[in-house]
Amino acid sequence: MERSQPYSSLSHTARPAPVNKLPIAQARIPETLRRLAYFQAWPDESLERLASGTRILHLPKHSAVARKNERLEALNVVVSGLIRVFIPLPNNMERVVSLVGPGDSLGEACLILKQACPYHAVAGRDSHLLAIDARVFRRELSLDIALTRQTLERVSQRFMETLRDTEICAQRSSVLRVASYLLLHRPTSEDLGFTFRLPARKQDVAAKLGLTQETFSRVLGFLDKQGLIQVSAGLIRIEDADKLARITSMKDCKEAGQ
Amino acid sequence: MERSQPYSSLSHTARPAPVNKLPIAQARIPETLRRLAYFQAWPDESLERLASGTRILHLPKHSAVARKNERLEALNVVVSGLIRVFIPLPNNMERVVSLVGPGDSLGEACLILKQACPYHAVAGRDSHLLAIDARVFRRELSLDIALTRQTLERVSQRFMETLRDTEICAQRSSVLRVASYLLLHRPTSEDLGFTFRLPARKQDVAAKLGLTQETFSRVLGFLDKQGLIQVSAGLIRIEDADKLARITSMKDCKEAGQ
DNA sequence: CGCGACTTTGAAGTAAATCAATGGGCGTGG
DNA sequence: CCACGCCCATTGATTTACTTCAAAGTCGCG
Repeated sequence: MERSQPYSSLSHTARPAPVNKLPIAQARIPETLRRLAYFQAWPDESLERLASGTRILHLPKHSAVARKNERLEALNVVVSGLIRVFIPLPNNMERVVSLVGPGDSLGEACLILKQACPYHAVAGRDSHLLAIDARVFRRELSLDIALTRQTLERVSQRFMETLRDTEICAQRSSVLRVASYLLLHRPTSEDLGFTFRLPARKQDVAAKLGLTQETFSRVLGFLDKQGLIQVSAGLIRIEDADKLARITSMKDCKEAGQ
Repeated sequence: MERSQPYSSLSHTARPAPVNKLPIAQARIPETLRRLAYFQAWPDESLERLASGTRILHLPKHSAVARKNERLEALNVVVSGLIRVFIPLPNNMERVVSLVGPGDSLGEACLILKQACPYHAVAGRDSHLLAIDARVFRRELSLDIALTRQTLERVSQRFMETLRDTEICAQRSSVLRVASYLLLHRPTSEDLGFTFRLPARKQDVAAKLGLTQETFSRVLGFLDKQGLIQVSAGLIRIEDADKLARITSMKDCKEAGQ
């Protein structure tokens, strides 16, 4: 069911791809690296060495990127698609830790500490990844302080995001959790209204908030009925962020409207 | 109620200290720095420059170290005592994020990203801290790749710990949460039995597990009655870690024993 | 059109939060 | 040395919000 085997590194291999997909050839790795924001700070010589230790992974939906308790052997940078990073729970449920999209990366902390992976990671849809060999990555880091520095910033960023998630999940009411989550995506504190797209299936967003899909659906419905948000498929419109924020401080908001 | 003012940086200020405390004089900062494991990797010249930007904080219990949404102006390294790092919740409850003890530190990620602090931090008991000025810290980082590297490792470590906490709090049963927490402290997978001391008040440990003190108390009592652990004050003895681990995979363990 | 994946809705059960009161340990002071 | 007060932990009774189980409904796609 799960195919984690990447394509052969020989780019001329006549591997039939779905017609509407453009497979990125191995030869185009240097170019792809250079294009990604992730590598903007990296000097050209570094990128060349990096490219030689990099493979393109073309992962169909549901294929595994990393398995819990196993060593990660590469840094993964998402070119396209979506990777769901999660911790498995009893009742075969999941706690989603992060949803990694294009331009984002996966695994720095693991690689640096040479520790086993604390999470599973699977493709949430067909995805392209760059897999940079761990040793090559570590070697480049040791050569250039700017890269170490950038990685430090990146891991710090992930850490801060995780703290924000912790804060959200610590809210004891589901309405509070969802409201906090929505408000987290407010562009600036000046914007009263804004629209944003759920980064994944509602099921996975729910799992990120520590809720079941059912509860998430109900809360979304509730907020909608209250006129605080409008939900259409994966698109959510917040008209008045301050008003939504207000329920954050309310004790009980169950039947306030009716 | 909360005094966050540190002592004057002039060590000769005749500030009366509790008789049973040895105030660490400002003059002894270089020595103290050298002694801490945290600074083992730092070259001597770095430590000297660091020392000049470092203050000793002698914090009475309950005094604030950092406030949520405010800028951190120093890296804090705990010499003695205990700092409780937490996120405030409605119902004036807290979600404890970490309990920082001697040798541990606080704030690297914030300082590096120059972002506002995402948590409160207060002394859980009378504590000594070294407060290293943010600018001095950043400057030393920029000068030496080894320090950047070490900080990267440190932040990565904190990140991994936070993921482990996330995993624990994601467990939907309180018994599972507590059991997971206890088993996290197993020295090696060979050790069947081991003893360990709760790092803080039960109240705070509970808050770290996302539980109320009442629930935590009940679960501890339950596990004790099952003969899986023995609790005496802050000391917990686990006789058979495997047996305790077994309930992790059990569906329902409510009244299994009686 | 019909199938599969995902979501919504409903009804019932349950575990943990909450409220409230008691109990124990420890330091301080009589 | 005992008495008092404070802080922390425990225990019990009640409530409530979330999960769970089950089924129907929507959407996109071959």
